[in-house]
Amino acid sequence: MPELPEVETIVGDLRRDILGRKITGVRYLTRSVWRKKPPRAVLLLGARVNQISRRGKHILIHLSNEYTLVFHLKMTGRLTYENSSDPRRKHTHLILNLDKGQLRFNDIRRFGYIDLVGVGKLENLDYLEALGPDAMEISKDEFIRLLKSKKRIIKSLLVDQSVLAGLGNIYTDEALHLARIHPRRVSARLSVSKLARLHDAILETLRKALAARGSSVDNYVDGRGAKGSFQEQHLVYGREGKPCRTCGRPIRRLTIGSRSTHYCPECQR
DNA sequence: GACAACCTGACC
DNA sequence: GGTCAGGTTGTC
Repeated sequence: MPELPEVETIVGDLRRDILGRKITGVRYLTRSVWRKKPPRAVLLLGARVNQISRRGKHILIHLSNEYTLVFHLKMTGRLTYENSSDPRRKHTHLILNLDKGQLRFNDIRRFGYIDLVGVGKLENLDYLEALGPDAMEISKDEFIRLLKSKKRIIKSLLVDQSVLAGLGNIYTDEALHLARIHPRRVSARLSVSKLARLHDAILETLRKALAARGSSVDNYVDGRGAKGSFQEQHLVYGREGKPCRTCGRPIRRLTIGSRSTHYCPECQR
């Protein structure tokens, strides 16, 4: 399930592989993955990839004709650069032929979506406008002010993209363990020093995950189809019953806001 | 502020 | 055959 480090890894890979490439053909294999109607092919054909960026968990591919392709991978989406001769996987929904190779969007569960956004429309796109500050870019002061202003269970708050963009279930659990904060604590009631520690923990977790090219716990792969390795370093996520790497007591799992939450009852208070 | 819905595959 | 996985939207 791609969160900020996975999306950032894919963006980096695509920058290496498709920057400057020209779209020479489009194949719409599943029309319903488009957020709106699939665009007329003429809006894509002949355009070159000018720039690739990330907003929260969204991947933006900026084209030379000033249109932008927006992808959200949700849980099982993959966006990969492949050779035209590579066998097509099941659940491939879009293939863009490039002057060299192909960009393919694949998504088993079809929760993800693709959007094509016209000139100047990017800035007032509802689902991008709704995003809070980026988890990687927010300053410590701004972070503390933000969390102090909300009276919510910290776990639920951190996965809320309208509050802070980029964290999902994995990195929220990981960062809370690193900061030694119990996932049920209420944001506004945390001390300034604890919130400062949480800000540090989020940055450190994301930085390490990025260095390991993301967590492949489910079916996440990078822009070239390779798995990440951060799952091997997880402190709590997916480690229920296993010993805490700090104190040795078993990691526990509970449900907060209908999502499974992993934590150490000894280390996190 | 909780929870069903969207989907498929893995697992029991 | 039933449950679970969880990002986001939509509904209450």
